[in-house]
Parts: sequence; C-alpha cells; structure tokens
Amino acid sequence: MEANNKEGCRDKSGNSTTSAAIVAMMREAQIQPSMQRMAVLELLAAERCHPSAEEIYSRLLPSVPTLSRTTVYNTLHLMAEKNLVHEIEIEPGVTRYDLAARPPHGHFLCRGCGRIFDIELTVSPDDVPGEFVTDSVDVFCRGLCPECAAAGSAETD
Amino acid sequence: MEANNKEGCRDKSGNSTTSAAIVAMMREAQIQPSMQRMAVLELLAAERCHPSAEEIYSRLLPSVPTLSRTTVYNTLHLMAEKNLVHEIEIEPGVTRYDLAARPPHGHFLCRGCGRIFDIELTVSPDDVPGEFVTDSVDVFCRGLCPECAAAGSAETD
DNA sequence: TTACAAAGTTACAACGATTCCAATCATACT
DNA sequence: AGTATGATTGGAATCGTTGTAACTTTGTAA
Repeated sequence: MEANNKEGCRDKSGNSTTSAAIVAMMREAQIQPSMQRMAVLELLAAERCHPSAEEIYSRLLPSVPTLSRTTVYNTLHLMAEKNLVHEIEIEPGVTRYDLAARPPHGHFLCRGCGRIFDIELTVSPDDVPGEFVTDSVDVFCRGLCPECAAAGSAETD
Repeated sequence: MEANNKEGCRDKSGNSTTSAAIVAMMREAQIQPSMQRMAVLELLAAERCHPSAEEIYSRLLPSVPTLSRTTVYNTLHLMAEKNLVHEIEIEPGVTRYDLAARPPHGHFLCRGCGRIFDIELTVSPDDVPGEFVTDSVDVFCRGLCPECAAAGSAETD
C-alpha cells in the first residue's frame, strides 16, 4: 500500500471526556479503573482516529513510560468483551478500535490517504434474512475520501 | 475462539466450472493461465467456503506437490487486483477469498461453528453519504447460524 | 503495620499469517 | 538454440498478536 497515515490522528474532537466520565464508564462496565486502562480509554474517547493497539501503545508511551504492549492488548480485549469498545478489521493484519459509546456508524477506508472515516450508514440486524441470530453488523466501505477524490480529479484536469 | 471449522468446506456447489471457463475468466482479466493459477481459481469456483490462503495451499498440495505458499499468495493478490476474487476480512488475522463472479452478497460469521455464510444483504455504493468515491461496500455480520441457534436453544429447553 | 490474596502489569519468548528475496524454471519471441 | 520475460520456488524475515511466568499494586483483615 502506498497510502500513508503517518501523520496520525487529525480528528481530535473537541469533546474531551473528563476523567470522572471515563471512570464512570469503566465502573458501569465492571472494569477496575487502573491508570493504564484509563489512559487507553481516555485516548479512545479524545480522538476519533480508530487507532490500532500498536498506535495506542506508542502514543501512550511518552506519558506512561513503563507501559507494556501486553497491557494495551489485555485492556483492549477486556473492553471489547465488556462492549466498551468495538473492534474494526477493515484493513488486513491490524485490528483497530473505536469507542462503543457513539451512535452506530459505518466505516470508510480511503485508499488515497489511508485514513478511516466514520460515515452515517448502518444496517440493522433485523435486515439479515433467514434464521440467523445476529449480534452485530459492520459496514465497511473502500474508495477515495472527498479530499483525495478532489486532489485526484484536480490532477487530471 | 472455541469455534471449529476444521471439517472443511461442506458447500461444494454442484456447478463445477469447466477448465475452459476458468481459462476464459483469466484471459478476460489479463492473467496468464498457468497451471498453478488455474488450480487456485478452480478451487475457488468449485467450492463456496471462503478459504484462506493457507487452506487453498494445503488443499491443493496433494495434487500439486511442488506448489509454493508464495505462489498462492501471489496468485490471490493478482486476482484480487484484477477483480477476479474478493478479499474477505471478517475474522482477525486471516484473509479469506471469494470468487468475484457471483451476485453481490453479505457475509455472516457464526460464532458457534466458525463457518462463514453468504447472505442476501448488500449495501449500494450510492448509499454512502457525502462526497466519497466508493469502490466497494462490504457487509459483515456476526452471531449464530440457524443450526447453532437451534442447537443452543434446544440445550436450554 | 504487617501479612496475604487477588488483580493488574511487565518483559520477553513464541506463534501464525504474510511478505521479501534470490535462485530456478517455463514460456514465448528472435 | 539463445535470450528475455514472467512465473514459481523455498527459506528467511517481518509484523501483529498471544502466551507465560515473574513482579507490582491494591484491597482486606488480622
């Protein structure tokens, strides 16, 4: 893939969640709010860039120098199990994470810049035909984001 | 995951595609029809079990003993690029493959038996909101297949 | 305050899917 | 035949993730 997403997460949404809210979320999910776990959840709540475990780890390392990769993985697995986060496997080889406490939405992977966007597009479990018992439905789209599409068509003009 | 899919692919659809048809598909996609590539595409056309690269490799090995894993990967990448096959990343850590020459459909991963089912549920690229240029949309569902759901509810009866 | 159990964290080894690479082989065109 | 091009091969290397055993922290009760 020549796409690059190295610039990191641009989408720092202004709504920074307070530590109190973070702790409340974890208590509700029956998860002990340790420092490390709070750091992970806080990162996920503050930014909307669907980071991978590795990205979470390296982004947290400066402020939590003794942090271990294993702890990040343990934490994310625990939170996924307790439905605090969703796992997103839109790219081969990496699992990305998204706060579950958001309105349901689809995801769009841009093949230009490699970024992943939230889009308002969902499918209801009720739409699944047949006698399936459906826990969840994910919608993954691929193509060009508005920016890259504009840049691409500008080039060929 | 305690789910098992070891039994392999049950869904041998009767419609075995002729070698001639296989070759035609490849010619159309501008792919040289080598023995190895034909074997891969033939397997994909004959069975509807969404095999992984490893599964394709080990299933082909008896009849093509000198086959290399790398060739399987090369072939699948090439065919994906030429839109002869689709990559399905419904499970973490493995890419599965599906013949592209089928009516579009969604996929359902059963957490009971681990099998992947085709379901009649798709989303049109036109439904993606905003200025995105959408190449493809995948719908991935998780839950229990009819068999496992029945077995589960029978247990608790 | 000490003691102890339970839970959480850590570093590192191990694993599996995939990719990389250099060598070999097959094919088609002079 | 000779050569260029593309396909195939096997093995090493990479990368995300998981497993493991030791260590640290926390909570609780003497």
